[in-house]
Amino acid sequence: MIRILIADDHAIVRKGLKQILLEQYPTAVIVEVADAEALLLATINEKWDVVICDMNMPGRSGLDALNQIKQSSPGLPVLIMSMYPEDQYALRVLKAGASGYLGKETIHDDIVKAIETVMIGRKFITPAIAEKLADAYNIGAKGKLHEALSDREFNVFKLLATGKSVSEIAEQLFLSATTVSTYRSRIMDKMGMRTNVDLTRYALENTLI
Amino acid sequence: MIRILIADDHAIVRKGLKQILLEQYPTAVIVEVADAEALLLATINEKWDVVICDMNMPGRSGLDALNQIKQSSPGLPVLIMSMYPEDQYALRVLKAGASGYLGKETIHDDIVKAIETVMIGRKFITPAIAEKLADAYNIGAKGKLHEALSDREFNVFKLLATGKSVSEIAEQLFLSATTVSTYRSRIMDKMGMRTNVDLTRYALENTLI
DNA sequence: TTTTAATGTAGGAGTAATTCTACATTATTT
DNA sequence: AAATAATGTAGAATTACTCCTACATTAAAA
Repeated sequence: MIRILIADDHAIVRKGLKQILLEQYPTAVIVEVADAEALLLATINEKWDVVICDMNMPGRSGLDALNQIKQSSPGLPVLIMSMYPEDQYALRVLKAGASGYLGKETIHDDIVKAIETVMIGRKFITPAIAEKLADAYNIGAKGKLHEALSDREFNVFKLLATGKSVSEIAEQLFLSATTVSTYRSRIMDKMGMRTNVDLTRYALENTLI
Repeated sequence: MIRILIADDHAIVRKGLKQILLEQYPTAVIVEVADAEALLLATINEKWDVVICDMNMPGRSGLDALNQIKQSSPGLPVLIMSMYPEDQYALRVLKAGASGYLGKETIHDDIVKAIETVMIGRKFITPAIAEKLADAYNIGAKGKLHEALSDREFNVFKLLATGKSVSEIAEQLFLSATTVSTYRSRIMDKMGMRTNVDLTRYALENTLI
């Protein structure tokens, strides 16, 4: 009998998900929790086959919860779902030890397959994420994302993250604008990001600025 | 027999909501649509007691849809729900003619009461929103910075703040890039800001995104 | 110690974004 | 009701930015 734990702060999402799961696994034991605290407690005190956890919960985020679960129950498969299709999250999430990442568009279609996959100890990777992964592979495996940056790049990264434009930075560092633009490309490449806003969020989250 | 129309792009949310509604109204006719176009068609071609519509649908937003519904079917009660607790939406939404606004936290608890209320032609206002309304009434213009923005501007503001480029936004909203750029200028002007990163930080601090 | 990869640096060509201007429509004020 | 301001929309011209390419110089790997 499959035991599934669902963590999401929206009752509505929990219900919908449970409904989908019960259609597939009529005999499954499906328990819902609404926040990260309850989730951690449940993973510590009870035994589960798989945890399905939303990224965006109030207080501790899904990522935090994931990290803690991986410490206390390293073998427990955790699927992270997110209302956002921002697959850049996917990499963070997988790096943090999740068994899969489900974007909002695909939850409905992928969830069953995802569960089958992670229950046999494998990771559930969509093609889109696989590509991301491949790209990030040559840089990815070590510490924090920004640690792959060179000094110059990190410098430019911080200036970009605080809202300086390419040409302002060029002026400030006595460089050509195209040079700065090149650094920017390399930064984006290394960090797997696309826009300056991504940099800002990252920098804010990691208190780099 | 109650006829309820649900519009939301996430199948999971539609399922959850339908489930909740069927528990309360076992005989109700509940139809789901997944996007704004289908929603408009359904409101034009069929008769409903109440429409429950998500704000954040791809393409035309819930607000747009609401405006159009109010033109073609002025008397039809529309409840707007949003995954975000951004109650500043509530004011816009009510001004646009919605019968109620359901924040993510309260959907589950309020939906039934909300339906009862709007079906007798009254508006469903939660205490939190009532307070917002009161505030907006006497203080008016000198509230938060972003409240000076028009609907369109606010929309673009959020897209910019989440890292969308001008041309991406133009494409998404079916506008010329210069138009979006104009909105951007006006936003910067009204909010006294200079860069997109300023917008992002503001939006993050005020949990608008 | 070669060979390979990473870094710091730009130019040219092509895109994207901004600015300034303009002009209908609505809203607001007077 | 008339006058004024705000809003939604874009074009032309200018400016900023990106992408691709390139090339010394260093650092790392074989």
